[in-house]
Amino acid sequence: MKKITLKNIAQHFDVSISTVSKAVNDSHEISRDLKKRIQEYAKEHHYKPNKLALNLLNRSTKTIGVIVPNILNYFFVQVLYGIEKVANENGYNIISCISDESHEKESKTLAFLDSGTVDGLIISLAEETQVKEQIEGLREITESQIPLVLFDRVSELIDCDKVIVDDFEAGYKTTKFFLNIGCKNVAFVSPIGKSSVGKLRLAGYRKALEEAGIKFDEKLVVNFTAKDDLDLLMSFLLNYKPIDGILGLDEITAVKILHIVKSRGYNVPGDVSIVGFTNGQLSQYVTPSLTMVSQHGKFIGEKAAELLIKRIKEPTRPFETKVVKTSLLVRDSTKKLQ
Amino acid sequence: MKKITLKNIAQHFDVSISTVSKAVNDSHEISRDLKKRIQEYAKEHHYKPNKLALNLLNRSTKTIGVIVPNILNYFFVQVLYGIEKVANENGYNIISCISDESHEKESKTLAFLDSGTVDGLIISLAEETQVKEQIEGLREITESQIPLVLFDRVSELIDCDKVIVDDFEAGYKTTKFFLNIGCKNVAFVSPIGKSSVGKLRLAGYRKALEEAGIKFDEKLVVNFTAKDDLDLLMSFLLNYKPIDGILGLDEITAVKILHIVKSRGYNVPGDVSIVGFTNGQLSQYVTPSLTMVSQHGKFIGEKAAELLIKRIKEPTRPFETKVVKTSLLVRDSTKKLQ
DNA sequence: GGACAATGAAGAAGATTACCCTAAAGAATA
DNA sequence: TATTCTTTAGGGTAATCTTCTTCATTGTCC
Repeated sequence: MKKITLKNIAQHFDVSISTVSKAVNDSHEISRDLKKRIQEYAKEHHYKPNKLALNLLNRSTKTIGVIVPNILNYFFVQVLYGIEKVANENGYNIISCISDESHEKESKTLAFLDSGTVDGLIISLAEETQVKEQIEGLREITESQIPLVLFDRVSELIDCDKVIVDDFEAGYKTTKFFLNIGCKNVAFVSPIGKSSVGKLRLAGYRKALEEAGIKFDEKLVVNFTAKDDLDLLMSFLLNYKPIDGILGLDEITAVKILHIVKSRGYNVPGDVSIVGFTNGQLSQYVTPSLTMVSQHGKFIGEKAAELLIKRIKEPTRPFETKVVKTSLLVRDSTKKLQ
Repeated sequence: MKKITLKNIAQHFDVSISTVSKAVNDSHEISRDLKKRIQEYAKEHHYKPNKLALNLLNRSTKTIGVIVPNILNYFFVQVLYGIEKVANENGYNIISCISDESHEKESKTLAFLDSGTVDGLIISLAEETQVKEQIEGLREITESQIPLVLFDRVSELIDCDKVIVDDFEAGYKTTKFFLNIGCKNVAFVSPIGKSSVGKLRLAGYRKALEEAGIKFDEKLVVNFTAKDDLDLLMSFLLNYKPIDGILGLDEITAVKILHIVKSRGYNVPGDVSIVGFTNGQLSQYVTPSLTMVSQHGKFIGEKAAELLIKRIKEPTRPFETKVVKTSLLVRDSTKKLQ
């Protein structure tokens, strides 16, 4: 059974297309008898108005585009989940795209989603984009007045609604926590050293150290990428000084650090306390369970979707930046407060 | 800057719309001079052909719809990743929807994606749908000739391309593995007792026991849902018989079992061996690391997308069912072979 | 002649394209 | 050389995709 259109039905009843259109939409303008016959025929043949035509007519698709850098990262999955929830409640669907941290792929996706495909966009920037500040694509989006919400990895150079994590404070609070439980040499291990998020957390870390009168030591900051051998870098770190606290900037990093530290014979949290970012399933089930900074991914997703939908409805409202506070979930990988 | 259309440009140059269309598409029919002027003007004003209009014209959207039951499950994220990869390589985008295991939500989504929004669909059924065999929605899809690929949780009642995991054999092989390492009382713990996947694995489990001359004991099969208290159920199980092997049907279940068993003082794998399904990050990093049945999620996603794209190109080819073999990753939660 | 019911025509959304028209240049013929 | 024919460059017309909506147009009845 092929797709059936108004035209087909019109031909079958030898009436005009507009009559059929009115009939299926139950307009009072059409006689009851004809209406009934048309509706029955339409139902029998599974008639459904063609969405593409309606989209064109209404200049709206009821879908929103989402671009995230990495879908295998639990944080982004949580955000996606939150977005989907709110979008769904409001009758929107989501087109989800993965930039794989590549600016090129991000740009291509942006070009695809531009020009009518979606009613709005929710994006967290690829690291490459953030580092090199290659934001022409985004600029075009905002200039075309396409509703846009940035979250987590945002850019100062773009004026739009944003949902960000309180990364500076998170770095600050967490470092103070380390100091409070008695740590003296706290290392900072980051797979996202170049992104705004990583930099802000580092700034918070420095501030906390300064306030405590501890000199910032660059050698305690370990930036690495997927290509680097974390094992080796950690080995240098542990040999450099008697490290007693390590902050890992995402979940998998924290878990890997835990493994490496344990395998070198250190006791966690006896010798070394460890804190990670992103509260996923991993951190709960490793031994010892990890103390984590929760960014409330699902909540961020919900807020981003809410902001976007508000803007779609009301395009001229002033831009808003929502800051979502992190919270520290203390578990067993950190020394207890005395 | 508002959106600009061919019409606007045509008015500006006082030529016809088709002339502009040809000019921006660099047709030889247009004089070099006029073409240049139009192209420059178009570029200046960020002209982009409206995708909605093109979609309507071409009756194709270059997007495929994906419906998965649960996005917080690592297996489905992996599949999604695989689908996205192949789709992207072929110029397709994906609309991803989450059914949350609810038939109602799945149906709504199906209705939305029907009627032109997508060029094809990749679906893993909600448990509810599978159990009650409520497949009218799917039937409409296939009757409308919309290309459809089912994966993992499929239905026998629907004729279409499928990618399935060799669940029966996986259940069988794994159970034999337990017996080989010397386990006598192997329990079977399933959060998806009602789905085809769960049933097939159970059938494989039974067959392996039968072949070994061991009587199947229903009490060793624990089906539970999100509402149940797994802790309690495990407690009954462990008190019932001296259990020395447990098979958990997904990753998080296996990890939870490990925790419960350890917390009750059993040694893993000394007293109890544990095997789980889905090779995600969790199972690698818990202690001891878990022996897992890998379903090759990303691979499944890639195959599903490939099948779908093939069918879009060639709608009349015969339906195909791809069976993806699982593999057992032996780690530290199972006794070593003598 | 006016009121009303039932239907149709036309235009709009935005783009592509097969086909048609015009003028001028070049070729062919007497 | 003059006339006719053919070609082609350059552009326009209109159909097409599908639906909805506004504004006629018909016919009937009082």
